Amino acid sequence: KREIIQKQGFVSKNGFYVKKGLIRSYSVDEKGKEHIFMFGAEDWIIADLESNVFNKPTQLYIDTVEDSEIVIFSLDYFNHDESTKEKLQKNSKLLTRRIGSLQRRVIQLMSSSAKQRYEMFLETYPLLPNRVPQKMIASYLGITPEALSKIRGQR
Amino acid sequence: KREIIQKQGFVSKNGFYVKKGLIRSYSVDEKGKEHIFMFGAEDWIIADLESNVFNKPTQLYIDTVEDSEIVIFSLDYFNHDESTKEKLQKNSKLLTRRIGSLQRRVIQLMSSSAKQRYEMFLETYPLLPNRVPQKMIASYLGITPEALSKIRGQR
DNA sequence: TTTATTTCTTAATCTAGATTAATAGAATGG
DNA sequence: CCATTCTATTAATCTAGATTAAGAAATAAA
Repeated sequence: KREIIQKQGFVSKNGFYVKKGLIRSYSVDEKGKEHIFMFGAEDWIIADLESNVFNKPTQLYIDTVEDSEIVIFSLDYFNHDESTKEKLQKNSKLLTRRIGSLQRRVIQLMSSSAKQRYEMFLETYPLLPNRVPQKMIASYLGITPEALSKIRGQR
Repeated sequence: KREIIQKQGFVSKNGFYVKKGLIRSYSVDEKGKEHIFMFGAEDWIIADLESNVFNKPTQLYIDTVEDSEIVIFSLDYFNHDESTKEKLQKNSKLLTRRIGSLQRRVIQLMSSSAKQRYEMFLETYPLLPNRVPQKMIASYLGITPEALSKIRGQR
């Protein structure tokens, strides 16, 4: 728990498969504030693919939220030619799904109030609130813990 | 100009390659407000990949901002086995780059002020402001045209 | 257990950006 | 060309959510 496994500013060479537990990726802005980009629970993969593929320094920290078992694997895999056609195809589907969820997130951030976003979050990830402190949910939603507390009070 | 080529609510089967001109994809919320998800200028592809791959109704409208030449192509292409390994690999890179830009957009929306986002927009797309009406830039940034006008006045 | 640290809540105040409205300029169409 | 519709600006007012602060509850540590 609370172990940092990737740091902002470095080129990310690894992906993280969550075997057990819960991790998160987040950025830290110039004021030192954390903004959670995504959570990864069991059977999820978290990785900064762009950083890897295009050799850019990553914007994201990754750390564990609970005690977790994480499989760290090299991302070079998909770029090299050992990969089979089926694997590439499967990978494309995964990437596409991720694009979809990011697309929804962007549209949500632009068009919905904090309250609406919180309700959608509960629908989409009904189990996470039991495992994640409120302030992290607030951070994921892009609001302060105080604002989330107020929203929760209104129900 | 102003021709709608994809409508919210349908399953999207096509991608749109912009040969000449400028198009945009956007969602319309329950209040009838438009939120621009992305612009596509020359040599870009716009498509709702998730809608296609997973047969979900798309959230996005797509229309032309300028008179444009658009090549409409079927997205089934990548899902079928005719595709070669190189093409799949190339496609994966494209998808990865798109994930990267969406990731930056999400983090930006969560952690930056409207003014900062406007400045980053100018840096990232220095040519677009000449071709796109202000209110569309505002819509892309997630603010009102009035707010953008005020920001621009401050410089 | 007691003490310290972190998390959550409540309330008062403040502010970025929304809303409303009015005006003027630019583009479009007949 | 004039008339209409669209676009941009400015200003007044309003509001969602930020900030600040202080206390309560929960967790962790000793």
